[in-house]
Amino acid sequence: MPTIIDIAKKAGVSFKTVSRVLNEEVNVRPATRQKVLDAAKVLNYRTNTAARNLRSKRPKVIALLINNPSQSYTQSVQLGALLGCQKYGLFLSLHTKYDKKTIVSLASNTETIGFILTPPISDNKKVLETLSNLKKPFVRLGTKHPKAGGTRICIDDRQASYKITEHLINLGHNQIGFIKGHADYETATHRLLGYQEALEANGLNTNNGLIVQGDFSYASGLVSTEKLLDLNEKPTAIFASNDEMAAGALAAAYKKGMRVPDSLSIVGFDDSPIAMAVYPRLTTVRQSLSNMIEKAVEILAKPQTDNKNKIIILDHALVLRDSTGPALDT
Amino acid sequence: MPTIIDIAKKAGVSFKTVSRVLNEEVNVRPATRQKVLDAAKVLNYRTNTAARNLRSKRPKVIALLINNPSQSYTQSVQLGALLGCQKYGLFLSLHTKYDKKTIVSLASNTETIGFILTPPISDNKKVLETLSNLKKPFVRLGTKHPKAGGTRICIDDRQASYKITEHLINLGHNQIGFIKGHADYETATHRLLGYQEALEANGLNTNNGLIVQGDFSYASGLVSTEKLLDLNEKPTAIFASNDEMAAGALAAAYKKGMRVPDSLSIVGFDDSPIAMAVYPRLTTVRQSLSNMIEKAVEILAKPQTDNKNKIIILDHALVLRDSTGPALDT
DNA sequence: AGCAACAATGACAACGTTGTCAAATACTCT
DNA sequence: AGAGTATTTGACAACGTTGTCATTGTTGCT
Repeated sequence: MPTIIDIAKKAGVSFKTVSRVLNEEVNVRPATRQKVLDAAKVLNYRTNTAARNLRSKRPKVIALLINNPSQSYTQSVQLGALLGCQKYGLFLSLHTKYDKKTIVSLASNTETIGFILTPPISDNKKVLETLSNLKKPFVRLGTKHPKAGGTRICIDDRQASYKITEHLINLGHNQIGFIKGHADYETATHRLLGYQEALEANGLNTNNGLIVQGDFSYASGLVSTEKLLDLNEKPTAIFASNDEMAAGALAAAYKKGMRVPDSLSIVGFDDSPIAMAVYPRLTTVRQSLSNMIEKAVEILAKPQTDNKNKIIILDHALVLRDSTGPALDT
Repeated sequence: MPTIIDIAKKAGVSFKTVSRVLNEEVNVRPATRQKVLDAAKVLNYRTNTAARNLRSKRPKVIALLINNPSQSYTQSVQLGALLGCQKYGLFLSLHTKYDKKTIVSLASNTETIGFILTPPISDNKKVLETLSNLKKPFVRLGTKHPKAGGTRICIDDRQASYKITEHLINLGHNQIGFIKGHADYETATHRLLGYQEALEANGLNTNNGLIVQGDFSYASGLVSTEKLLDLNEKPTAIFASNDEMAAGALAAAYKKGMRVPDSLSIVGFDDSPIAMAVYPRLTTVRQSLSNMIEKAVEILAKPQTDNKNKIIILDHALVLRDSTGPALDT
């Protein structure tokens, strides 16, 4: 493994200068910087995090605030966070309580780099207020709203929602039910908007009585779908705002003796592990929660990149599986 | 944060001796060891993994072999592994391929400490053979079979299975269906045995035609349950060998218009995230996969504790939720 | 008691990086 | 051009631990 000393020799500078370049410190001449960067690239240098952590006085702990009823969500997030921490040699401190006292004590700990907020905490007024007064940076996940600042990371929920709705329309569905997510989540709103826009763009009625309120839980997906299937003009497809509700929708369909996707198409959102555990496997939108969190960790790990009040929009992808099919001719 | 130098001062020895004690090296007088240990305890010492990793020439990578169709299983395992690695300052190398070439190349890497094998790889003859010839230690999860050696970590599947079956019997069920797991998994066998023993112990017929073959997937849980519910003497309760199949069973019950737990009780196994995502939430057996893996990491991280060919049986717990209820009087 | 052999302990360097401070160089202004 | 200041670079210590090797202490034997 090459060290900064090896790079220094190759670049013809002192190893301290190499350190400066790699840490993106100011006051390095561009030409020098380039020489060092080139040498590092050639030698395929990778920072020795052990040495860095030993010597550096920088804080090393990332506080993750998470309070989501879905265990699988929590797991994915934690996994991504740990992956990121491993990469940068940091430590993770997981918190499900987010009262003022907890947050203040975390922020006043000199070891704490900053916070990562997951939905619905990302939009929690009180938490944002508290954090704004403290001096630590924070990253908010799954929200676009500028509000109290902090870097935001999300996907384009609206566009994703538009695309998956369009997929259903292209299959011939024109009665598409929609199960809303919990109102505390900003994503819930954007997903609804994308759905409505897709309907409008295709000349379908958005005021169709096919929109029902869920709360992101399996149970709410189940009862919401029952409501939808009891309508006179019942939908031939259902768009649930997340995979858990889609799984609930699946159960409701079975209960009525309907086959999926033969007599009812169902789509979810998130591509959580549930989407693959269920039969038939769900057509859904993939958003890599892990990537989102890894990015969040990266932002906190490299504070020099000034991401304050910035918004980062990550990719998503339509995942076509077995829960959607062509609409029946009626 | 206290260092080994602080401990050394307090214990009246050199800091090198402290290092020796903490690393459980030989040739330290018991009295000296005790003095050091006491001082460490008083000062609440915690190893600085950065310093250790920097100086130490020991390998730091743990190879995790996993090939499980269930994404939620994979996630739990990976999470536990990362938690363990964070604790001991190690790195995780995750592999889903386990051909001879991969294993040999991992084992010949001097950075590799050893392997963790998850079911069904834990009982894969070829892999075990390959590993036995290499010099690296390995830990096998979810199996009791001594076979080619290596430390085994598991829970008492048989006893857990016995207990949850008994729970159903105590609720008045005497027609209890059983959905077997995939035959490659050793746990599948033990869970069946526990079920059968509980029936026998309570004077119920084990040769009842209520045992069907599943493969741990949601789909297999669904079709297996359909088979069971089509029998003349249909069961009033179903024991699925894991939570995913139990979720499938739930769907099958809905399909027939049966209410759970009113007209059918269902239990699963594992307490995976799915158990809480589903409605009604599953009565199941909790085995902490994360703990299991953390333990495995610990064993590899501290090679001095001689766990070779040992078997470690971890706790489990019955989790009573909403998918089980009293049997109907008939 | 005296000596060898071995067990137990200690002194000190080294790991690869960042922090501190001093030195060298470049830039600005008269 | 020369002084004064700002920018850029370098020398060297330090972080807390483990590795190497030397030193001291203990035991068993004649």
